[in-house]
Amino acid sequence: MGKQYWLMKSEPDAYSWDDLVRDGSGIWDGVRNHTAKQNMQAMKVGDEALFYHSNIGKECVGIMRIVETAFPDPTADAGSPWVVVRVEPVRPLAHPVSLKAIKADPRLADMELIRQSRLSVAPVRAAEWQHILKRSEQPED
DNA sequence: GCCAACGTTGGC
DNA sequence: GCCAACGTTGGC
Repeated sequence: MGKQYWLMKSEPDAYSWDDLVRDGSGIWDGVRNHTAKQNMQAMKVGDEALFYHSNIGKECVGIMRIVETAFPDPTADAGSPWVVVRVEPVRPLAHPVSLKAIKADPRLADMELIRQSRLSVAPVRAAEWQHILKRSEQPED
């Protein structure tokens, strides 16, 4: 299987894109949902993910690369099933792509982000990925 | 095994 | 601040 694409949410007041850029790399910890966990376990080195700011901003702001596959979440109790992956920033989007714009775009409205709004780690189809990147080339409205 | 109650996420 | 969606817990 070739490269796969993902979307990962973080509340920017807890951990933002700028925090990840500052750190150079980070582990995606704190995920406590089984579907999200399974998605992280399916990630391969080289897969790419959108960094989405939930709650504040509600927009995709950057592209990350998976640099280490799933391993136990050090913030979880020993023996728990929770995992993390390690990510690195690739580049910021020239212009953020907002949830509003995604919902309004028929080519994006079927994204997992929309279909299952509470899922914090979700797959993104290749066509959706390409379309979001294209949209990020120019500002909204 | 069902389901009501409760907690959390996240958009509005 | 509210609420919809969804997950978890615990009584039965």
